[in-house]
Amino acid sequence: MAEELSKVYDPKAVEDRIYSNWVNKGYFHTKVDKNKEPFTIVIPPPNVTGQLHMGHALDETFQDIIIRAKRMQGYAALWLPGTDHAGIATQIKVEENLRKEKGLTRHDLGREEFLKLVWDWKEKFGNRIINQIKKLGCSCDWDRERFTMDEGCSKAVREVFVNLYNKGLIYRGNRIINWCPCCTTALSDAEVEYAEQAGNFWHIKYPVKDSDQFVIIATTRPETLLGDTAVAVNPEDERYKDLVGKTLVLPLVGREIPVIADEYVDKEFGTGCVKITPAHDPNDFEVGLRHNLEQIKVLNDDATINAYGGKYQGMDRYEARKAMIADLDELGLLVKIEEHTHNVGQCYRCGTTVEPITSNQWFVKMEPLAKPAVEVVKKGDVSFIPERFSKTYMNWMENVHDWCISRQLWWGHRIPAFYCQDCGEMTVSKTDIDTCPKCGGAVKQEDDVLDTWFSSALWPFSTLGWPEKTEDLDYFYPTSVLVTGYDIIFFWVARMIFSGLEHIGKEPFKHVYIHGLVRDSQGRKMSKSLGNGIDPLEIVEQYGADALRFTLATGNSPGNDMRFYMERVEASRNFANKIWNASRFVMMNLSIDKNELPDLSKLHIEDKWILHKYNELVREVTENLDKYELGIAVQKLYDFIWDEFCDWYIELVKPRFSETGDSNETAQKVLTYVLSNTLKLLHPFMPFITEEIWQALPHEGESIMISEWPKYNEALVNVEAEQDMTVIMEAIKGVRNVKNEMNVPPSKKVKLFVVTEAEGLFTQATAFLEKLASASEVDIRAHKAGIPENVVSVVNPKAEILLPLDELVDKEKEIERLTKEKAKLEGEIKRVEGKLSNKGFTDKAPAAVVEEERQKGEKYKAMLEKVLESLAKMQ
RNA sequence: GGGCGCAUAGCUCAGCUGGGAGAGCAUCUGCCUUACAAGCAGAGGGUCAUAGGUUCGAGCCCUAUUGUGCCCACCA
Repeated sequence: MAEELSKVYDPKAVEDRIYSNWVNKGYFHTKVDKNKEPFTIVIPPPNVTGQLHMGHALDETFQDIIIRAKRMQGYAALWLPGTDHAGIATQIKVEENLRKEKGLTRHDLGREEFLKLVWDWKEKFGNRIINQIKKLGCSCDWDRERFTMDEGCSKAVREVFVNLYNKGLIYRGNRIINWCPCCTTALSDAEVEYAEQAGNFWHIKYPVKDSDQFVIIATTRPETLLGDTAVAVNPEDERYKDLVGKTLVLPLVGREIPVIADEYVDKEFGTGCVKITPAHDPNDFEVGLRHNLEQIKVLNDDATINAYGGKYQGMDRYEARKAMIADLDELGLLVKIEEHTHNVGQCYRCGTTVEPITSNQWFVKMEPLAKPAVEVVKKGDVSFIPERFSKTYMNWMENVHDWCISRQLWWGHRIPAFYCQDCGEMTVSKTDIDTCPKCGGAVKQEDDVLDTWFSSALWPFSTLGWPEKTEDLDYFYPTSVLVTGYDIIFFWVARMIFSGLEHIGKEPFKHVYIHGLVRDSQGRKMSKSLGNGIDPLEIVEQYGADALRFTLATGNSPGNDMRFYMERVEASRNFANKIWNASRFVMMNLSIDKNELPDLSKLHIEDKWILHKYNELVREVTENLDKYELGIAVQKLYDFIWDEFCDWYIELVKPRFSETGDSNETAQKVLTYVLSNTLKLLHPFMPFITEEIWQALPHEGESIMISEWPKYNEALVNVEAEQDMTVIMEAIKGVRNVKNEMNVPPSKKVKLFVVTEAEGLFTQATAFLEKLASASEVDIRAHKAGIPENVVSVVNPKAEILLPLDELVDKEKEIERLTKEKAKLEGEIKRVEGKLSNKGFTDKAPAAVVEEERQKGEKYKAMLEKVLESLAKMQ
């Protein structure tokens, strides 16, 4: 392979080929295997007709990293994929399309026809996002792909609904809910987003009946006046004591309403008088219940004024507001208009301002479900990464209201409640029924469908076969880790937790890995409206999936947002290329055909060193992955491969390829071993390039992705070699530094004199010094006799290295350099001595830390001595 | 109103259980040294937001402050 390899890595030439090979070989498929420990991830199902964005790419990348590592570590690693029907989102899309193409609404088609259309749409676009995920290299078990509205998931939904209903945990009732006039459906509290908006505070006079008195109320939504059924004051409010019990005449309407006293009213706020509209405000609703007030709904589903509105009937809510204000003003009832910014709830799907409205809806009673869900996190059976999100979760769970689960949509799981057309009996049933069990009359199924998140909440077990008692469920549940963004903790994570506990009796996952958002280079959220989104697929196309994945994994810490910009992608691409070329070089020099550790007794110092470093890397990366510290793990791999393996080790062993025998062969073996195993460690992050190279290297087995994860090996530990190599590397860097600062061309070879006690070490290092510090000859001795006068001195903890540079040395510059070095060393010595003379430190710090400082002190002192000598000679 | 982040090199960010401040990009210098110019060798650049505290020792722990961002609640 070696010779034909191009100088740059071309992802396009390998990714699709490798991916289909993985799929064809069935590597992604995971079965119950009693000899292995299971490790399970269920994918956060993307919207079935959605398109992959950078947020998905991040989420999928993290999951794939985790699952690939676990698979290599010998787990039965299952990553279960699928898609979500995404009720509102999908319905909106299909409706829009219907309007655009045929000018029709869903009502023109009727429920059945429309649903057919949505299913067609799903068939057409359902695979798009799946294929996009595949482009990222994700190792999902595609044989197990699920959809929230497939037969099994639907069955689970029905089972859960009926069970909860029978336990009294689902009920139907007339409550205040959030209504989106644009999507014409109820929403749960979680689906409402609040945004600050500039508005007004209108002060309006309500006349007292049969009197010239009046009260002034202040409101931000004057149009709801039409539905007022009382005005409330605080019972402690002296100003209005006499008013309580009196009757007011509602302006514009003429209806009579009472003045009531209720604790809810804040004396200090506004005028202290509050109009009460039980049908259109959650607080008023409560007040209404306490005082037995009538609920008057004044809005239609599309937020136009209904028949209660008299002359305002048919007007849009804001139109009516305007008209009513004008009329009130004309009547002299408008006292003043104050500017007032307040939070307005908006639909999370379409952005329309939602209306609180009383409505007959279905709810899940949350309190009994929330309790165990709180406990399980408190106990630590479910833990959040990072920890702080458990607080977010807890806070929500402890204060959660009942969950409105009915939606006035067509796309979704239809609520399995059947109403008898004759006797009115309602039957909730796991299977469809035609006749009323009570009277035998014809029944009609509930029109409403369930909140999309109702089925998502069951995802960790509905996808494993529940409600059937399957082997899969038994083996793979609870899942191991859930990977998702902090933006859907409430929507999804929380609801999965209480659902899993309620229906399976076990938490749905052990860990929740929370990541942040991917933002643009300026830190803004990527959004369609801003047009600042970066398409992950374009990045894959241009730079390769590995580069994208690497970019997303690097510098990312759990729970924190990250910025995405092209320079980072380029850096990742460069890294891939670096690996490519290093591997190319290794292969060019390879004559062995087996990957095995060489005879350890034949190792050179650099071999020992790189194996030691590699061994450390194995330990650390494995630990970091276990703790889900993906960003740290990938950074270590980057540093090791680029700095230690490429820039040092490869350079160090180059001379050995012109040798014959053991030295050459050992170098080949070490190169192959370290490279091959490092590729394994890197594989979860960059699956394609690692596979491509691994296949070309001597290897055993079919694929890197099912190869064995490297293990820490005591036999490779070699602290002495590591320390010695550090000395040698410092010597090389020192010489390079001097040559650079003295403007000696790197190609110009110099003669080096090494004065050292550690002769053996530098005898070994000679070749390195000659090659890497471009020396012509290295003269090692224990004394300075016979060394030319005009030299530059490089100090090293184990030696002093002298470069005779007669014609090149700038004396002034050299004095400057040495003086700088002297100051630096003196500073260090002062710091160390300060520490060592501190009794508190020597007594209380761990002995190892104290000893370390002591050694440093000695090293710096020795170095300073040499610097002073050189300085003296220069002057 | 309550809660949670963030503030570290010019920019974007790491820094895992407290033990001599790091990376990428950018800048400057010199190199096409046949694995890689998507590269190599060097250099400069940081009172780790501020003020206290704990500790032998603080970027990391505690308290307060400032700036900034997010989430929840919703006083009409």
